[in-house]
Amino acid sequence: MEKLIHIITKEVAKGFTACGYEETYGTVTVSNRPDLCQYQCNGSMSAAKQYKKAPIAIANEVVDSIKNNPLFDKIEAVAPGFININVSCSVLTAYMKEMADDARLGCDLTTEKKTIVVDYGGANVAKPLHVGHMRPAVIGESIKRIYKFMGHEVIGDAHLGDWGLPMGLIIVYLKEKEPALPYFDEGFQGEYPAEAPFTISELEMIYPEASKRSKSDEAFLQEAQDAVFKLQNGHRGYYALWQHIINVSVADIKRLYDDLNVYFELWKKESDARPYIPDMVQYMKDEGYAHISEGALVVDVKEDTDTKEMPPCMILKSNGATLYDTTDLATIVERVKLFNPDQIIYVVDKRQELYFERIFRCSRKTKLVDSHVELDFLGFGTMNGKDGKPFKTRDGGIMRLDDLIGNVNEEVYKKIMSNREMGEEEARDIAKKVGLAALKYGDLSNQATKDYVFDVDRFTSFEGNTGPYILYTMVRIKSILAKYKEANQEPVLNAFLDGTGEYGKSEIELMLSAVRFNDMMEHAADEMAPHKICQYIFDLANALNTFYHENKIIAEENKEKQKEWISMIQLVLRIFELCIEILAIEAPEKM
RNA sequence: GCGUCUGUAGCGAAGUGGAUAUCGCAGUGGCUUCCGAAGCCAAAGGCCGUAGGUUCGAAUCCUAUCAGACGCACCA
Repeated sequence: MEKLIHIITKEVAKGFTACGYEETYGTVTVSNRPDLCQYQCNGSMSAAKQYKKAPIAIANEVVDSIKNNPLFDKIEAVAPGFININVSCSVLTAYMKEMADDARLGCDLTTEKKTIVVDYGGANVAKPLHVGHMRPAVIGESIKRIYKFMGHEVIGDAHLGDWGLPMGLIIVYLKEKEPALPYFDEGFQGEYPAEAPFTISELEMIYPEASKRSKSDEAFLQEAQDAVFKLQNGHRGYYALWQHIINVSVADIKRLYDDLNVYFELWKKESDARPYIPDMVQYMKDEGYAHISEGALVVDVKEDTDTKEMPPCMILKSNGATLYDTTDLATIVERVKLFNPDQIIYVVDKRQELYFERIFRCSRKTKLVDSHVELDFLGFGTMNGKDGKPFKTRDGGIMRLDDLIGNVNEEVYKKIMSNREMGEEEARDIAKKVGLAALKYGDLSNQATKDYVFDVDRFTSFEGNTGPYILYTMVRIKSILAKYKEANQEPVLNAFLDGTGEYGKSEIELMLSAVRFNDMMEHAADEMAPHKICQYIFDLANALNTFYHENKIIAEENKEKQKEWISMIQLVLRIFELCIEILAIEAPEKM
């Protein structure tokens, strides 16, 4: 469905061409002075120079040539050269009717369907998810859903960290505690137990202890590194144990992501890319991309235009071992082989930007990816505590994600119980949805790249620009629709009028807000900016609430008008539902 | 040292070269016989870090500068 702003632009551009000016000057934007008009065109002022005419003269000419178009309720030239535009209500109601008839609410599918891999996991096996994992999960899930909605084939990959020293530390630690386990019996030939020798909570205890130990105990560290080497080279017992670590851990990680409404299509792990490494390294050597520098195998990624230092991409350490760069490059090889993506988006802490720049350059230079493949780094800011330093709990530890979610839900539960009469079970269920909305909206409404102060009080606030405010607005609409249906015993209709009647200010504002939906979605997708969706639904909620106060829908006596209002708020509700679905937030029936 | 990001009201944030810079929180003053007050309305609060430049026009583009955060090959 063509965007309303384009329809208006097209008509204004006709005016410009009719008067002998370039079409491009006809671009119309949403007004930044809503007190003066709904839409504006600033083209006359840009055109003034080229045509050596006063901007206001151009604006007047253009307005004169198109002012009889029924699209406009008002179109006028204003000093120094603005063209101010109000559209007719009949255009708005017709547009809303068309939106309401479309399952996608007027938002076209992309014409260039791409396959996109979104990498937004970053969880590590054997370590609990903590607050730092929230941002990539929440932002990534929403980016994924935006692209899916636009019609792309999108694959979200959890990309778990399941390799490296932590695994060695755990194995060695277990060996010391429970040496009798068959995994450590070098002569063991039988089947290893199907059951893991530890629970998730035990596993979570083991890693921090083992990690601490390795910092003071040289021999322990050495043994762990040795274990990694053995694991890498197919030690049967260690491999079986490692599988247990992954299985126990992944089950728990999945449960937590579920709580966040975050779902991955793909649960790939770093280790899955390892089989691709030998061939990749050989290829880079054979093709002459890689060379030895200071004992390590590297690929230069410097470019002449660089003004900053650009260290090479390291493929193999001087001791011949692989490192993060190697697995990330191999992961690209793997993704190309499995999915042949047109775009890979990394939702990662922004501190890794330079690192990924090097990885991207390296994979282009060595032709691991086709030149048409887009590699995007979507860096997000650090989550800080109130002191401005990376977030810590009161005792200096890192807050677990499930504790955080639990705290938020508890706060929300208390508020529900103090404001409403409700059974405990129902209140708990609602608190879960509202709490998640508070948490996610609080995160998503900020621009992703910025650092971010984590403040539970602000997140659980129900007032102003918050998730609960959005949900509250939706619940209000649902409540009216239910009342209407009850009183009229008929389904709620798509019954927009022809727009020739009287329309109040708040009513027009609501319509203007609603018809912006498809334009907004496209911008959010182009800019990978979920916060634009948040901003939009906040505006929409404000418009709805103002409208709500000025018009008594249920008490309205003009039945035709009432039907139109019901149609209107129903459409608005559908817009909300679509938007929060994309943000991966759920709305309760009441709250 | 080189580089990246961020400086917008007491606090948190939007802002695609256009008019009087936009929201929210906190604070101030109103609004419940009426569809959910988790709401609505109003007033107050600003040298958009600073200084130059480009432009008819700059929070936005360029240069310099200050402040904060972060990054710069064998960690992930």
